[in-house]
Amino acid sequence: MNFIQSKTVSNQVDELLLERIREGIYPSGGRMPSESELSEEFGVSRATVRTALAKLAATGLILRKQGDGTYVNARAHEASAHMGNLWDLVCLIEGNGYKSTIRPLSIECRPATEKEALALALGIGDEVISLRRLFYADQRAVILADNVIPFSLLREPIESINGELHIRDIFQTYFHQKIASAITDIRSVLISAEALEFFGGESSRAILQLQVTFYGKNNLPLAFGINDFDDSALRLSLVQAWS
Amino acid sequence: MNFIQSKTVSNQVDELLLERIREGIYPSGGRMPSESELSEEFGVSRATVRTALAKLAATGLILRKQGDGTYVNARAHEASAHMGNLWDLVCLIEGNGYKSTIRPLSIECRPATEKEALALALGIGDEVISLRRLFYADQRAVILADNVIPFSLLREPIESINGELHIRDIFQTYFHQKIASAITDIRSVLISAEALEFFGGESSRAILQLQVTFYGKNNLPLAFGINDFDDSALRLSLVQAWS
DNA sequence: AAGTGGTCTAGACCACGGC
DNA sequence: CCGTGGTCTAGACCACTTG
Repeated sequence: MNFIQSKTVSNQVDELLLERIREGIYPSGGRMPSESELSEEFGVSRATVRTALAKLAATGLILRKQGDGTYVNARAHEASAHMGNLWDLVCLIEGNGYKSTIRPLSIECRPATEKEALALALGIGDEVISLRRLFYADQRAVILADNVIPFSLLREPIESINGELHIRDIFQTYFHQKIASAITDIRSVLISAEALEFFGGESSRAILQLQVTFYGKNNLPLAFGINDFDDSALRLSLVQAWS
Repeated sequence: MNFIQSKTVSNQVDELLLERIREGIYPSGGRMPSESELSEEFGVSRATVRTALAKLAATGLILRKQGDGTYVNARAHEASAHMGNLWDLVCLIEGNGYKSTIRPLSIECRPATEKEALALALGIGDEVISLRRLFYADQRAVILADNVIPFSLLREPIESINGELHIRDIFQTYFHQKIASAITDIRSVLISAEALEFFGGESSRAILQLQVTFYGKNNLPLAFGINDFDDSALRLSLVQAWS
């Protein structure tokens, strides 16, 4: 559930349209009202309607055809992730239709490895906070996440960190930082012994590994994460639509 | 090289800004002129400048900060794929800084497998065109692509198909269809014997597999592709930026 | 020809950040 | 406080698709 109240007019229009699509008032594959009709119905300018429609089109939920109309994309529900949500593990799990829960495995302070130091622009041996967590889809373990953050950024006592929080909230609450951008590398690896313990299944199989680097507003690296992703349990799929 | 002449004003502004960023006139990490300044310089409305900037922001090339300014993202070059380019193998290769070439392996007509029939909404045994191709990054084979298209969609003689073309152009030229949307599934698999022959390297390793389904404007499936992607040779990485 | 989305303008006010 | 980007309006014309 998302309890965030959207304040902008276009966001409200956006959510209303989304609701109508989900409820089937605008049926899947069918044509939606024109921009003029919507702007008249909602009492906003056509430009405002357009920004709302642009958001929906960007996620692939609707298809827009010049000279024809706007259609509800019947295929959109088939995708688990929208563009740019790759870093957001909670979204990935919920996009597959599961309920996500996070189990913290360990939160500790240790020297950075060479790879971590490189990604975080630290010296080798500088202290980092390692946050190891396991993500569940319903009751099944699907992602083993290891996020590493420079200790120097910490603004609250390390003992106070709640490992069940969303990474975005962890940064805001304990580091007083906002994530400005992220780069995700997708790789294929053989399952590690540790991941196998959690995920179960065949002992010599390939799984996905999402290597995410988060950057703050000054373009400084905030965190580096290695996330083992059991793609036999969870689909990683993306939609893309053209105008 | 891209020789497409952009006709819209915002596209021209967009390209001009892109050029200035690449040439270092707007230095990496530095602040760009404000929207008002740009709109005055180019003699266009601020709204037009904004749509151009929005395009750049969507690719993560620039970062926009309310109350502060617009900055050139120093990290953008680190990503190989921009949002939604996952289906475009040529872009992926060139995003890694290589020159891409396509070698057709075979173009043939055969009955659909069960999996293909399901993806393409065909009956089992319906005829499909199988287009097998090998993508090179510089001189190294990196992607083994197998695209399957319903034979009934073909509008030109099968012998005339040029397997070296971009998939978008193949659809336009021989099938008279435009791709409206695509869904890409990313999976991790053990390398197949055939892919190993082309890619070389360790015999028992994991590689990425991109399963792409293309849809036309009527939301009907146009093609289904299985692309084996050697992620030891080519990075698959995505940027995401927030406002 | 009529209607659609795509682009563009010239204004306006608001929310936020830095000074 | 001022300048920034974020949002919004009420028009206008164009390009495209369909009947």
